[in-house]
Amino acid sequence: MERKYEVTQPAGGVPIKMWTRGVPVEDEAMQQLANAARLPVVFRHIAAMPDVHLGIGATVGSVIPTLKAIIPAAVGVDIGCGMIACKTTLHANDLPGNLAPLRSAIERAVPHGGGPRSRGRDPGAWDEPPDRVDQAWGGLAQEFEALCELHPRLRQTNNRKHLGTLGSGNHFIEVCLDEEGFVWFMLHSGSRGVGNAIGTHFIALAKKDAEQHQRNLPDRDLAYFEEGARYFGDYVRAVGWAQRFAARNREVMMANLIAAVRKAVRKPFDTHVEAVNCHHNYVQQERHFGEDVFVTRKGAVSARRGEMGIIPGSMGARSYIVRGLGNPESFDSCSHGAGRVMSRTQAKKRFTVADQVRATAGVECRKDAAVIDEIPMAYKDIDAVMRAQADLVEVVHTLKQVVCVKG
DNA sequence: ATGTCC
Repeated sequence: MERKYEVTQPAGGVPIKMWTRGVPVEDEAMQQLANAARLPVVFRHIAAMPDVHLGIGATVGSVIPTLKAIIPAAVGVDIGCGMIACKTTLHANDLPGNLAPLRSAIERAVPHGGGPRSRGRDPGAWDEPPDRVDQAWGGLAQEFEALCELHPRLRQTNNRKHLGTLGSGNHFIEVCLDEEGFVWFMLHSGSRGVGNAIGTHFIALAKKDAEQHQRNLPDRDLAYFEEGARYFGDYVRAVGWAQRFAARNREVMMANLIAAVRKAVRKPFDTHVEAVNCHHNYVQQERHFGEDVFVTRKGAVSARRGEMGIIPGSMGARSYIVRGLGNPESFDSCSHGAGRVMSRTQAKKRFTVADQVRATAGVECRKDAAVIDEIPMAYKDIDAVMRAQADLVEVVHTLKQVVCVKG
């Protein structure tokens, strides 16, 4: 296949390989990529996915490999954020004509949302976690206690009561139909408050460490721990734990969601084993070009040859179940979505509730003023995004949502 | 995205 990426090389930095043919890239995002490319710990090159856009410290939609070092702010605070999807034996015509009760059943089964507590109750957490949650927490508790002994402030987080809960912002649950009319469940969530606390804590420590070493950084948010530094090992452990919490969180929600749909839909059904559970905001050790490196995917998905992944479109747009092509130049990665073309504030200014009603026709979901920032027109064209990464992934299934629950 | 001693 022809080469699909373009290369730019900032002065004093490694090359940036960009899979962005035919999609817009902001100047600020280019500047941010150049900052990361100038770090002395970056390995070989940086890969920018077609959904690349401005983030904090590092651009969302980028893959940053580092040698004997790790950048906590590049991973960010939503550690382990990602997607899970599961195909079922249900068909479109097995679903009820009115999907509103199905949406309510899902909303009752999975705590979601947040913001101001109503009557002292947090709708985004369990009052008392059900057995399935406590079993899952059992597999995480011991390592978490060990982390708390090293970093006692982590003990103050809401952890056990947040396992199996969705969160807010762009976290969502969907019931979708694939190209053959089969029903899928899909959801987007991360490591909730505890992952946020881990991220925040170590980002602050990395900044302090950079000040003590008087490192000359292109951006303070690109502070890194070098292997052997005081908190390097603690961060590797903590970020790994938060990623496991996030993956477990998605599994628990999927199980509770399936149980809720079984009660709401009369026809019995099975779920396929081919469930996909992938992070798109994480760091892990991998081998590339003959070296052991830390690969940070900030808004990017692992796409090794044959590996399954999920690329969700926005509310009202299609989503894709993909299979990786294992392109080494992308460090075996692909995009994590469509990517925004305007900020949430801009979207709320530009579009109306009527626009949102039109854009989400046929989807059982909220359509009020509070969700206008998720309108499909605030995102890049997902078809252009998929074309730009045709050498990174192939499409296996195309999903269109019929129910969407927003966090 | 999160949880509120900003």
